[in-house]
Amino acid sequence: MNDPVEPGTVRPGGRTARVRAAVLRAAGDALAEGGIAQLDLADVARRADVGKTTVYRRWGTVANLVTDLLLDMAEQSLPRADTGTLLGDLTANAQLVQRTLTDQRQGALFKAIIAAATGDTRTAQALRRFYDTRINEWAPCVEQAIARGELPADTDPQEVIRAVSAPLYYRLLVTGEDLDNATADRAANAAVAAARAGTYRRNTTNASHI
Amino acid sequence: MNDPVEPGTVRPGGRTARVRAAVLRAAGDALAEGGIAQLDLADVARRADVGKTTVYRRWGTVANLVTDLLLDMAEQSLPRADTGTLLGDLTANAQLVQRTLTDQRQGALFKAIIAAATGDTRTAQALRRFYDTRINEWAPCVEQAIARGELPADTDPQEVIRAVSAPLYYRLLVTGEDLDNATADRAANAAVAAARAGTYRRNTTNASHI
DNA sequence: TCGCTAACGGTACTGTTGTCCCGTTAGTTG
DNA sequence: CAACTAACGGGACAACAGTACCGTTAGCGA
Repeated sequence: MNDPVEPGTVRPGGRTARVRAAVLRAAGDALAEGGIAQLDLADVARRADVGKTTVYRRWGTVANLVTDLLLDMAEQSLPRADTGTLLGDLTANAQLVQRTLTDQRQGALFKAIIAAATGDTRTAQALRRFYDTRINEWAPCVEQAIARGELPADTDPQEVIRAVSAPLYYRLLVTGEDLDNATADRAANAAVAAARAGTYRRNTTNASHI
Repeated sequence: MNDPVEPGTVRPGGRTARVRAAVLRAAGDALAEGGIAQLDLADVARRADVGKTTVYRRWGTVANLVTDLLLDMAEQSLPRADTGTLLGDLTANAQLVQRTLTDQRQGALFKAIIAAATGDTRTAQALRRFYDTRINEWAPCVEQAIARGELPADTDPQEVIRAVSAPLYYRLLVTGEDLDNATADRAANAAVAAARAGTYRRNTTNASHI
């Protein structure tokens, strides 16, 4: 009748917290090295120097583990830029994303996590929440640009920020081309050009024009 | 010394071909239903009504099977549009991609394949080749637009086509938002606006301007 | 600082994935 | 159409991921 409480929720401090940290760290390492395909919980337990049973009891499946890892990653947030122009801010954003995805460990980790989200609904939700947070942190750049008169008033800020990331993730996941600085700059430039043309306005059907 | 020839290469006709077709079809079904995580070769063999041993001998790993599936998918090609304007052509392209990714089976299949490519180099190469083909089929739309004077002469056609797909795949894989017609139209509009602004020019460092 | 019990960890067990071996079926060549 | 052998298929086997059980450690409240 009374459902057994999730392990780790009643005494979340001390050892429990240490175990979680060690396991999440090990899971990140394993994911970065071999991707989801090669991830198994027994291996994570070995890497984390933790009992196999513990990992199976607290997380149970690869999907749950990755979901928890995402929750953990969502905690750390990176501050947005404020350069005074939309192009400056979006370029800063694009370069931040580019550096992250280019980084040996981080890039592989993101790839693996996105792949994992592909096959599990709850992981996909966690991934969405993660990016919602990130995108909302940067949305003020666009709002300021609107206030400055750089963009139409009914521009959707989040959509502009997403437009910056899209080509970078597309390269990372689909075409596999090099992710260099030029790519990042192009992504920012494209987003600005499209936003100025009114592509991301909320209420109108998009009118194309010269 | 003489390396044993890959099975299926000496007598590719008749039964061998039938087995390959059945296995690839079953693999596609399984991928569309459960994603890579749930794909195992024994199950594919069962679905295809083929000996388990055969699948393990000819493909051996999930990655190899997905790679072969991609090669098979690359065979079928879809003709590009020719509406007379860049925006018309790119909108047609965006809607084609949108319909494909929205389709129950196809969408899940693409997700799964991209996830698989995440963890295996050879699969990633096959995926890249697949999209190179697709993109090159549509590049003439941009070349015509250049010839018409709609775009700067040194615009990179492939980059424009990729710019159309990027936001659609980004939604599919990362943010998980709805992929509707409006999204497709917006993707095409954004690509046109950015291309007109000179974002995809080859030789210049991008100059941003009003 | 003491006691209660949440949470951990070792070990024995089970089920399933993937391998090996060898007999059978059916392309392919002359 | 007959011989040769590539490729398939079944069943027995091995390795390891995941489960169950139970004793041990240590967080937390009084």
